[in-house]
Amino acid sequence: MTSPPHRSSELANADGTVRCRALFIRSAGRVGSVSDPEFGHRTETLQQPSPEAARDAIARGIDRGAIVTVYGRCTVDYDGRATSYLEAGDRHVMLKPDGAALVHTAEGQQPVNWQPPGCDHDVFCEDGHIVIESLRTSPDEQLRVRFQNVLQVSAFAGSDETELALVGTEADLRRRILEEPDLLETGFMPLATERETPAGAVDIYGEDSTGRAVVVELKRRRVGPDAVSQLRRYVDALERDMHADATVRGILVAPSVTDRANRLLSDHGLEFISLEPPDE
Amino acid sequence: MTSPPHRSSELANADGTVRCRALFIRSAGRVGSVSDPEFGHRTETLQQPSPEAARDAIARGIDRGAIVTVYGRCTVDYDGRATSYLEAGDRHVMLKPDGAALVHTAEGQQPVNWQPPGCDHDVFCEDGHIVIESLRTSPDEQLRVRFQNVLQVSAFAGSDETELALVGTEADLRRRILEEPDLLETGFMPLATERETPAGAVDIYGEDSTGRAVVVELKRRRVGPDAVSQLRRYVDALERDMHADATVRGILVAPSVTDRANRLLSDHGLEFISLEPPDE
DNA sequence: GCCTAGGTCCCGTCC
DNA sequence: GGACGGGGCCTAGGC
Repeated sequence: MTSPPHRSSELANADGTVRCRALFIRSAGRVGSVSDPEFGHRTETLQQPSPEAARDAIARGIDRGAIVTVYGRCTVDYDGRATSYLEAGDRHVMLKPDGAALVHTAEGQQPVNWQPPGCDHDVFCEDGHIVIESLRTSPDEQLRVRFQNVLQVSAFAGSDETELALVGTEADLRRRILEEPDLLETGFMPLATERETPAGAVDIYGEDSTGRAVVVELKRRRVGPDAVSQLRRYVDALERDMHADATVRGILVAPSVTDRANRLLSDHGLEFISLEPPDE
Repeated sequence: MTSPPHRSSELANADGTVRCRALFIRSAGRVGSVSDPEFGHRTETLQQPSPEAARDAIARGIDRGAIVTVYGRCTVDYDGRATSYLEAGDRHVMLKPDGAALVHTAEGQQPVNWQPPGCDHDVFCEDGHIVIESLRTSPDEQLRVRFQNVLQVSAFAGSDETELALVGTEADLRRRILEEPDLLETGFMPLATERETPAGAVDIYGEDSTGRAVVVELKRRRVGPDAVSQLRRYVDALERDMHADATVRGILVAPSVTDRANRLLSDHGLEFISLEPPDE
């Protein structure tokens, strides 16, 4: 990857930490830095920085593996799987050390623009304005944020070793049925999970009390037509794999179904059992 | 909604702006505030604030309709459609004025925890620690972030009047076909978009050069088995609605299909045409 | 409010 | 790398 010489990420790569800090102190904007006896500088923040000071702070934060945030008035260009443009407005940009980029407006849970993890972040000055570029390949995608004003730049270093403990997923529902198969129906015997068929992997494969093959499709929440079609594909594939006279039961397990899904179930001779994932 | 008297959102509601600013100046942490001749205070930032100062700054930011961000070491509890817990780690929390909440770690495009727009944010001190709660009803969901350390609090006020201009969506692909139906096949005549069937709305409904009914399902990207099943549901529903001898053609339009999807298409007598949304 | 389907979906998993 | 399906999916559009 080649960059013009004015791009600060190269400068920052060449700079040692000491000189970076010197640059930081010399910055024109009001600055703040929070140190910690154990971890050193954890956060660095500039307010109303000059473009050059902002560029250096952003590049330094990226190089240090920090979460970098930039708030200010900017335009956003995206080109990749689709193409988008966003006129100037005040937005919050976050660059993560794993290569993800997020552009948030004041509205919505979702970012208005983004880049998934794996991108290379680059920051430089162009015509006196800060430009942040996040690039990736396969697919080729480019996100470019051009700031008219940078009101604040922050870099947050920290540690986070833990993982989310989540309960109430489809896997929990499966566990519940495997531990107590009679919840599904008396005499049901699970034989395999994720059993492969030509149509894909079946959530639970088993037999009912009469020995008939049963395909179980699990959903953690109320389902619509798509889940019924999914179950149908598995049942069709398994019946095609067995002798001509064999029939396979298909059971959808979910808290509830929509009307249309219920009709589809009847049309295709599939069954429904109401079950939810456990609370804890 | 009732809150214990120590919750600062009530205090902040009762406080006038002047007294808020006084609190802000008196805060123990290093502070920064960027003003603008036109908009007044646009950003306010505290570093290493005391719990009380952080609480007041967060509550003030929420009340002002700002984007509020908090960085520090925290645990996260979620309870609603599922249940989750996250042990202590350094994370970036964003509260939006529309009621959305986001908890971001250093990894991933997705927040580790969140709350959709429409929530009520609340902040208070408990045992000397900052707690942020975002609540909503229907469904009942609660997000609780408890900070061990708050390294920085920021509030960003701004304006953003513009909307994203996005090209390359399914709607663009539809437009392309409606403008030049021969792209699909010579003589194809679109008659309706979003035509309702008992199975749902069909992307494009039309007739081929021989007068046969055609259902077109559009996808902006490479598709798998689900899109084929979707098309199949529409074709089935339309055939059921027509006289017994009528047959309906189903055409999937997408850049490409997977092998399994291709097999499904053949099995069900459906067709595929390779087309992409326009670049611009 | 529910239903239905799109999304630059993201994300993990398994091939 | 592609494929397939889950997700606390979110979000928009209808009804």
